[in-house]
Amino acid sequence: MTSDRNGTRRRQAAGGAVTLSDVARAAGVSLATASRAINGSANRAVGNELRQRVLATAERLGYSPNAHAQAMARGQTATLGLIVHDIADPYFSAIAAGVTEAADEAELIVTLANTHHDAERELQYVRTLQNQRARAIILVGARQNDGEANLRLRRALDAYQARGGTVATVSQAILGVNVLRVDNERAGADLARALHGLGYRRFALLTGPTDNLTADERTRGFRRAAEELGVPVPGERLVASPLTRDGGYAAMRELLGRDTGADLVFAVTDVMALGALTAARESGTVVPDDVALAGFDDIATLQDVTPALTTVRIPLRDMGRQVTRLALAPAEEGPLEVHVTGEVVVRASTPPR
Amino acid sequence: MTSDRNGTRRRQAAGGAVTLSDVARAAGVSLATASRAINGSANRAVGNELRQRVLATAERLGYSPNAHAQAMARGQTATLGLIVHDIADPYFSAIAAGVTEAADEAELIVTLANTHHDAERELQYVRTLQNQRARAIILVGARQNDGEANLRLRRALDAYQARGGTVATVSQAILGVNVLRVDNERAGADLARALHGLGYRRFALLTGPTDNLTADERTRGFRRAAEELGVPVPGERLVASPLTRDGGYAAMRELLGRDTGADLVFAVTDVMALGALTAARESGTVVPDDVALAGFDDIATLQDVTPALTTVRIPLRDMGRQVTRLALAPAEEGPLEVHVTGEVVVRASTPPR
DNA sequence: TTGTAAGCGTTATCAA
DNA sequence: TTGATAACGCTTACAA
Repeated sequence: MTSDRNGTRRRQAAGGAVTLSDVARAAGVSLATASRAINGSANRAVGNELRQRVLATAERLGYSPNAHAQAMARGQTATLGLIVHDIADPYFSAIAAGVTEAADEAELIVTLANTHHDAERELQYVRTLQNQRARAIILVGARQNDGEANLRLRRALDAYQARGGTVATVSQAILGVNVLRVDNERAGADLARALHGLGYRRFALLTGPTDNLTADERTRGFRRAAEELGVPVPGERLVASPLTRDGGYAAMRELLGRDTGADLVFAVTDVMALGALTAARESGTVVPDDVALAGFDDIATLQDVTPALTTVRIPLRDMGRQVTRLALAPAEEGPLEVHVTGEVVVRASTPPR
Repeated sequence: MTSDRNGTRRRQAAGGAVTLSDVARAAGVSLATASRAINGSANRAVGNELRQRVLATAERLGYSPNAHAQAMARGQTATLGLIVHDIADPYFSAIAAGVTEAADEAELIVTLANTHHDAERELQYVRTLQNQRARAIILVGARQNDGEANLRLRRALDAYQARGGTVATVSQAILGVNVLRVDNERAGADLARALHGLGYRRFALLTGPTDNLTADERTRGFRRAAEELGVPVPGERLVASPLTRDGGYAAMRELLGRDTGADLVFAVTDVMALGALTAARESGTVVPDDVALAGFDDIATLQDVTPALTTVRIPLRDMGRQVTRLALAPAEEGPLEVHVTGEVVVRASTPPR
């Protein structure tokens, strides 16, 4: 009788959900006791008999705790926001798999958002996650070199963090945010040296978009090393394109059309390398006989491609787990930075020459 | 002064979020007015001057509406639950991409869960989504032929729907739930006929797990047609395995070891077919010269594999969009059922013979 | 161990 | 057009 004074019209919640009050009343206990029995939170109390009765009643009535009400009352949620560019891309889906695994272990629910490289959407998602009071946000994917957009994102993330949320990214360091940093530049250089060691001299690069920082780092590392080795990459052997399979395909066609005499093509992502491989095949260019090919990431699909592709392996799934750990780490004074180093894996697409 | 009577100790919400009350107070208007100004819901009111003032104040204070409070007050959420077996699998990630696209358009946020084929987890996720009061739940992935587990899931979904949620699945019909149904059996039969037409006679099947209904349908359709064509598939040419790349790999090795003289191998999913392809290659068996190979799904990665794989195409991404539409469809008296028909795509892995 | 009641931040109803 | 104020369903001091 207490909670529903003078039979006021209660907005008949669509579907008429059973509330904790209903359970308490039916079990003949107070709301507080019911809450404790069902939750048994920090300070466990509730005598065994009552607890059993409450639990049985809840079960019988089909009680389902309202997570929103709990979130309000507790002042915190069990939600983790995951923002990627495109979940259909094997690079992102592998990382996402790691994130969901780790989130599962931490009993967190994952909210997934795809930006499709749209900075505006990304910002929008951050705001939405902020509104959800998500406990942490994980941003996967290269920052674009767009000062204005980055600044706005940065501000949104700052606001989010000021409210007690934590943020972690897989990408370049955004000031003030935990980051899992792939050492793209160094790995790119390592790759160039390894290939040089195999006898390659006339490198070509499918660089991805010019304003993409990850692509840029890989490109830069590779070119720098090439230069140091005395085999600089001339401009005509650089082709930009979207960071997708089709982008790689188109870029490779372009490159082959230029007839630059390259003996090796480095595509800055495996997904692009796959497109490039097909482009080569379709144009009658044999990999690796006519031209060698290397990628970056070591995505799962590489396993079943011929020739097997040389690449730089980064542990995608595990990175998902690591970045989740980073996102859930207790707030330090400064942002955390964890490094991941890529490992060159030489396969059949780049035989000694 | 109203909301905070006699300076009671307010649980200093971690991070001290700005509430609508704060905005209202700072703007010198009532809570109700502030709410209306910021939301402009159904009955828009609020004079222009006040609205501007409120909006400006909200902006200035960095107000972020609490989605949980809104959910409580409104009695509904903007969440869509998506349950898949494994987001890293290109089949699921392609569908997930379609779902997130459609969800975006409907202004819904997507909560992602991976079951890894564990019925218990699946059930758990349904309950969690129920607790979140998710507006709809999408289940992607074959049901296993486990009566007990299915019954429990069914009950959980019934309870969810009784509370006003809607459910849609990509799989076999679970009684009482909207379903996007792939005509696996027919497509399997179509494939068998097409291959027979190309001259193949000694079929072998990598069937996937025996208790997986989707795999079973594809297998059954294929075998039935083969039988009708007078070329039944003997038991020794059937190999079961998990529905994964590694499962396909292992199954193919097993099959090759048996030396059954098969002229064509049908793997019930492309992912398995990819593993099988590599297994063949490693054992020195040339596809398609020594044995032909076909899969099912037409996942994106197939584009860049050699030889190009014959398969049954189903529009994965679009299926994601369709099942979302189904999940958001207004409740009918009976559950909806939409059919998707697969299309046989013959490629280089099964040349005429 | 159990109960009472004050929040949590909105929306929506009813008056003004 | 605006303002009070009662829900929404739960957790958690504080009392008993």
